[in-house]
Amino acid sequence: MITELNPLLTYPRLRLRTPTFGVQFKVATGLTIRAINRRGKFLWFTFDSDVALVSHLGMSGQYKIQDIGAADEKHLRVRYTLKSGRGRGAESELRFVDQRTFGWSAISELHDGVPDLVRTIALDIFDPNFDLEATVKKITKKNSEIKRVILDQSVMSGVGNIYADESLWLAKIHPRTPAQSLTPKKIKKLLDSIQDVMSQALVEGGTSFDALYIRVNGESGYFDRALQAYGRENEPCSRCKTPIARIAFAGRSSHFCPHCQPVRI
DNA sequence: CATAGATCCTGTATGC
DNA sequence: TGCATACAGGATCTAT
Repeated sequence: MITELNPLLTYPRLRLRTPTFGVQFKVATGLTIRAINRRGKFLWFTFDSDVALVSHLGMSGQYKIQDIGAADEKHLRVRYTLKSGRGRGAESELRFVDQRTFGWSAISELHDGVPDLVRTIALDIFDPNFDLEATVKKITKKNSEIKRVILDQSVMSGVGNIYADESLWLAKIHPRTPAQSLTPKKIKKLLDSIQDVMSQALVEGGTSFDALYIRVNGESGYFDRALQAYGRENEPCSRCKTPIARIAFAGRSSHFCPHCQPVRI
């Protein structure tokens, strides 16, 4: 049970997302957490209430359970006091820590079990209700390049820049290929690759491309050792030895093998 | 409506 | 050595 919430009001990004931040969070005070849900990179806590506590980790956000009175993390953003159902006092703290401050939290109304803030986010590929055929159809209708499309969280959620590059490499598709030029079969291959890449990344504990991106226990994820394209500019492709190329694209870096992933329009 | 670019931020790496 | 600049990332906002 959350018995007390002490949001740090000096965090402008949280205020940006929720102008009435302090007032909003009092809504959740004293509520019992019933479930923690996820869709793509969004997560939310549900209670016996018609609102949810929604959060996004951004790039560097973490939720940590700490003992009461443990030293504050340098980038502590929100502190929640937790109490078990039958306990008398506060037993621990739930803390939202975020260095890059792209993460956020907010109270959002639930409709049909989905918070308003998550309504525009498509299901992710691991969702039991993920509709493969519908997603393929959606992708073929996009008048944009394939990498932009798979990063579009309203088409399918959960894929970020690193796993987009890795999946495109695995499926042998150039990131700038027009989505409309891909056959349904090829798109299915790409979705399969996304599932493979992300499953493996989960096993390895994610990607720690520098010391800032670590797991809550302080350890690095090991998936960076399995990366085939991302961050490997000028290094040989493991399939054909052609140097991996990097292009600036959609405000991001895209890494790909010019030989295995030819441009075809 | 659909799409593309700018934008928020901070720690790290690079260049002069 | 110190300083300035570039860069990384996700999703929203704004412009077209």
